[in-house]
Amino acid sequence: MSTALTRTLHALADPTRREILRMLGERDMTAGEIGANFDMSAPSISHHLNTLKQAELVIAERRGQSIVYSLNATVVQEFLQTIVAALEPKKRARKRKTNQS
Amino acid sequence: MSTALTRTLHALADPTRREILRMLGERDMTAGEIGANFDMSAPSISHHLNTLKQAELVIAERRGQSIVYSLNATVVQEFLQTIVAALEPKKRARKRKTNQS
DNA sequence: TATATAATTCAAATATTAGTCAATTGTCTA
DNA sequence: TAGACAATTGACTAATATTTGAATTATATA
Repeated sequence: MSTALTRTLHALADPTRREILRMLGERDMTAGEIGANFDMSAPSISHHLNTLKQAELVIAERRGQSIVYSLNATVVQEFLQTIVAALEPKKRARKRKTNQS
Repeated sequence: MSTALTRTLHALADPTRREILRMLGERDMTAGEIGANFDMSAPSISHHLNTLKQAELVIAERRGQSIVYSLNATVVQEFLQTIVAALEPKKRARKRKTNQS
């Protein structure tokens, strides 16, 4: 068992998951829409989304066949978001092959 | 090779390493002094210290036979420190609701 | 009801991390 | 220089994390 803080930091310590959070900061998205932005299988994205959900950084809500994800922006988490955003070098290219390096 | 942000968050996503940072927030300490606070082998502590050093969260400086560790407290990192300290439940402090599932 | 679509869960392979013991490096002092 | 001490590095194992293809669940619609 790990603490909430450990889960949160672990969830943030991955570029793919941070990019998902960044995207959700712009608008709510379905799992499929999120996945379309990555060169990665759907199950893999689903696992990343589950990690973010366990860390309570995102909220999932079914809407018809889709599941819509949104930021769970409590004050503290917005705070962390802000810091992460401030430190993360901006990348606006949507053509990404990989974001791992 | 990973980004500085990823290394920093990964380094912070471990309770032992956060506790080391918390201790160094009080005073500089040698590797041996740090290790004395944990029920863990010296090499294990050394590896954790190396992780913190790679993340540039601490600075190591040899002083005689010892190696003295200190926080590398840039503004941003102090900022992170503060947040981590604020979120981390203190050993003796008030009870806090966990969100463990 | 049958089929298609969206997403997850399952099972297994691979990669990464944390921890240990043994060996090594660097320093001090007799 | 030899011996002791502080700490790291290296080799290895066990536990976690990441990723994928296949199977499953849930929903919508003809």
